[in-house]
Amino acid sequence: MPELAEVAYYCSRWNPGLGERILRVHMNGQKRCFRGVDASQLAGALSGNRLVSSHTHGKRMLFKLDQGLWLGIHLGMTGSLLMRRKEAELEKHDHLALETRVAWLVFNDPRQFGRIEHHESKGLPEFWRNLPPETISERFDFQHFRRFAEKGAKQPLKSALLDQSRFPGVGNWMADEILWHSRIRPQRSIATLNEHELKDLFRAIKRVSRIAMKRIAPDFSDPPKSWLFHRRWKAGGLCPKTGAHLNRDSIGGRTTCWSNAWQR
DNA sequence: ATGCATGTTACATG
DNA sequence: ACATGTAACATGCA
Repeated sequence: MPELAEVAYYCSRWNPGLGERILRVHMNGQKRCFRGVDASQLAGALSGNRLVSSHTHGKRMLFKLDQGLWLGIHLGMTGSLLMRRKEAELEKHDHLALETRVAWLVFNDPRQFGRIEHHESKGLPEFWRNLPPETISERFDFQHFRRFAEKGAKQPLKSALLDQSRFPGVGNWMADEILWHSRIRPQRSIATLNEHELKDLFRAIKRVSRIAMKRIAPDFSDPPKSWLFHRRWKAGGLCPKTGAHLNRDSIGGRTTCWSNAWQR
């Protein structure tokens, strides 16, 4: 599930643990989520450490601890962060759980496409400072967008929007939503857009990102009723604007939903 | 049982 | 070198 605003929501689920010491670490280091990290080393670094703050960027999360330790988390397709009462039993897919005074801070991920990272650095890790601007950031302005859009100008817009190096945080439903708001079909490419359409696309990226953050990030509320979001999941949905049946196809290997009559 | 899934990446192909 | 397409990952659900 997790895209931009959902990631921000899950990140905030660990807020009650900020400032707390980690009393115990439960870690299932054999799981795929730990690929590339030395799990026992990470567990050692976490034990007795203190959670200081949390950050998100697109679909990525970064937790700052004391002694220059940084815990990176990507939720993949089915990951989530949650808290469990201290006396609660941990569950099957709780691959990482940090016990604090107040609760267990849990990373749960059935499909294990998510990822845990271990970084050590005095200040913000280098890679984090070099990430491209988020769509909600002021730095992501029309000039930046136009320049960035030129990379992969011939690929379908649907695929272009899913490129995390250009549109961090945009995932499958957000890309469909953005194109529906832009009234542009997902098969089109940047190269075919006129100046007017390019502006429409830019505005839709900003608008969908901003409203998603406002509605979803604080408490996982639904996006506005008028959005494609509510109709796109299963075949047979109707376009909120035209009332006509929505179209579905696989574009760039991802299920894509659009409205032929509404989008050109 | 079969097919599909809100993500990423390695590999194959043109 | 580049761009695009597909398989793979591991599990649950309709």
